[in-house]
Amino acid sequence: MKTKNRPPRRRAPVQDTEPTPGEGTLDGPLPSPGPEPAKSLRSRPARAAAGPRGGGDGGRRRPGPSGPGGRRDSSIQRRLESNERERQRMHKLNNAFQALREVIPHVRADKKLSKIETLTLAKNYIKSLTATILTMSSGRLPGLEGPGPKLYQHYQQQQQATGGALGAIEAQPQGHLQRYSTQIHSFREGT
DNA sequence: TAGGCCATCTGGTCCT
DNA sequence: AGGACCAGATGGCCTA
Repeated sequence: MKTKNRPPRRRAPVQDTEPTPGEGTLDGPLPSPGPEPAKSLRSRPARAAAGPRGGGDGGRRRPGPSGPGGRRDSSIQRRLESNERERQRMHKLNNAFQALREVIPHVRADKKLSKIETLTLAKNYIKSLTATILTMSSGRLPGLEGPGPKLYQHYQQQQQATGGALGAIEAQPQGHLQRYSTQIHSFREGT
C-alpha cells in the first residue's frame, strides 16, 4: 500500500458550468453544519436532473440528455435535501474512521491511514488484544466467576465460524502480535 | 501518466 | 411517506 500524506482533501471549486438560477444544479448553497467546512468546493456539476429514473442499468446515475431543466422544483428540492443528508452521513462515517485511527497504535503517525488500512489494522489489533486477554486470564474474563475455558472455546469457535482459519496456535497472543506487528510495518514500508 | 484514494451525486431498497 | 443505508458512477487530487 502506498503511503499517503496529504492534507484533508478539499476539492477545488470548479465552476465548469455556471448554475443557472432557477435551473439549479443540485448543488445549492450548502449550510454544512458539520465539522467539515462547507463544501463550497463541490466540484461536480450537479446532475440533479439526471433523466427520469428507471431505465435498466440498476438505476444508477444516468445523466439525461435533458439536463437539470427536466425536474420539478419539488423533486429538485428533495434531491438537494437527500444529498445533504448523505453528505452528513458520510461525514459521520469519516469521523468514526478518524476516531478509530486515533486508537489504533501504528507506526505511521505521520501518515494518515487509509480506510482499508484502518479497518484491517483494527481487526488485527482486536484479535491480538483478545488473544492477550485470553492468555492472561487463562480463559476467564477478569472478575468473572464461572468456567473459564468456555470463553476460550467460544473464541475458537468464532475463529472457525468466521473463517479466520486461526487455529489454536494463533490464539496465542504472540501469534497475533506477530501478525499485527508485521502488518503495521508492511504498511509503513508501503508494501 | 497510471493507479490509488477519496468526496460527492444519485437512484434503488430497506426500515421505521 | 420519509429517512437511512447501500453501491455504482464520476471526477479531482496525489504519488510513484
